[in-house]
Amino acid sequence: MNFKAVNVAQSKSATEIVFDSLRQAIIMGEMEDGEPLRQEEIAKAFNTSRIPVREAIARLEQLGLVEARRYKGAVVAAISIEEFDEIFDLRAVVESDAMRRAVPLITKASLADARSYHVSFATATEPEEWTALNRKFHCCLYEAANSPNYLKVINGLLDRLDRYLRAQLSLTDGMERATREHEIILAACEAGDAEHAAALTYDHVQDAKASLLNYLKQKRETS
Amino acid sequence: MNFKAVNVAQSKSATEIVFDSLRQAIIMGEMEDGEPLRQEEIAKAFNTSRIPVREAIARLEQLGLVEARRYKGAVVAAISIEEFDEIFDLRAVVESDAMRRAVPLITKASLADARSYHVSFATATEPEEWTALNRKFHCCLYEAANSPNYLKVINGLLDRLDRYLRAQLSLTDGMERATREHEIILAACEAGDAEHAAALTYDHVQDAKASLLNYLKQKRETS
DNA sequence: AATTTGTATATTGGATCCAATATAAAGTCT
DNA sequence: AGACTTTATATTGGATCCAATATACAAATT
Repeated sequence: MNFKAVNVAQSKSATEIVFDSLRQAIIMGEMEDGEPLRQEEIAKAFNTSRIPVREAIARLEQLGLVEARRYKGAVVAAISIEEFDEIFDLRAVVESDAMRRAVPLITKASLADARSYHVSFATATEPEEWTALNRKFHCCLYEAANSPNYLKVINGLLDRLDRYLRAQLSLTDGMERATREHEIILAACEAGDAEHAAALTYDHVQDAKASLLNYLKQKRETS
Repeated sequence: MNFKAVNVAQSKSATEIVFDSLRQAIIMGEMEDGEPLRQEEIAKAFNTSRIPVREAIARLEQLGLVEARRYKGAVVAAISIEEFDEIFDLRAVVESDAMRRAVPLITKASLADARSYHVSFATATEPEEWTALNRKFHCCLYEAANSPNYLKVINGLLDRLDRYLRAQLSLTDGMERATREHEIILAACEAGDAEHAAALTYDHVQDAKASLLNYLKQKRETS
């Protein structure tokens, strides 16, 4: 025998495929806030029936990425200004503690990975790449903490914020400031200073919040 | 016209009913860890088809209450010792910050409600009531923070821990210690001392963790 | 014309059916 | 007997169909 084995059991179900695609589309901002998710339309696009689509939408609703009302269908969930404030605060608390847990356990290899993502992020020119690289940078550090539940919460919050974060990074000094802050966070990690890294992470998230809220308020006034 | 209007739109779908019931059953420990959720069986019990059951299970999976594998079905998700440790830490961080946010906004009415739950908790004799009253006590305080996302995360974590917390409270000094700690948390809230209330909440969760982990490890050794 | 009423269409919720896979039970061979 | 096939059964995944509801639009009434 001479072939590359593939584990068929891990081939994805229709539900999974639809779920992943829809999640990605929402995260990437390819769907507008409030845009409806028509089951029939989606089913056709994926060449399946509505059943897997419905299951995927049910999952997305649990994650807070869509809102569904009976017999009215699901729409992409928008986030209010007040909620932005709250979600960023939540991120700041959870991510800083994740960092606190991670630093003592972090390996040279992870630090190298983080630095690589950091460089990629700093030099990336396409907004589509920014948030993905940003997330990779942060999460690759958090992962050292071996705390899947922390990560799940963090990723859930990032999923909901992702498309707005992309807008925030697009601001005049968005990428520049983020890169600068990443640099000092990474330095604290390399120095093994968990408390400092945690504090910097907290500030980093709060900085992003202030920047985004400022932008949104300005935008709301002008329009 | 002289009748009491009922909003028909908020009548629950089969999916919702099944979801709520299954969630409750898992939380209350009426289903064993690892026990399979047979779609046909559940559908019959609720006198519906398997479709709503499947959607309900998909939702439960997103919440981490069940684990599903393709063609093998879903089972009640167990939690490892390491995960207990992590989830309690996460609770401690999020709940203490929720308390920090809540104290400055808390009303006399909420404090009265909390004290009422506190008394009910302290005098409750049925283990089935303990965790529900405990949750009501804490969350009624957190609710003052007007932070639905904090609450959703907290409730999600409590959902997964609930049945184990019931075991922990059943320990010789479980209820007694919890009641004592609730008393001083409430006192800090009444005094308007947010930082103290937050610190006490953090310790309260860590206490529960230590107590439960100690119990589980002992149990594991003896069996 | 504005409001209401009735009708047609679109969309979602749920039931039933078939296909794909897993599990258990016989059967077969050494 | 024990290991390996083969077969039967149970269970899940997905497709198709029907029912319930919402939405859009035409007709009617004032």
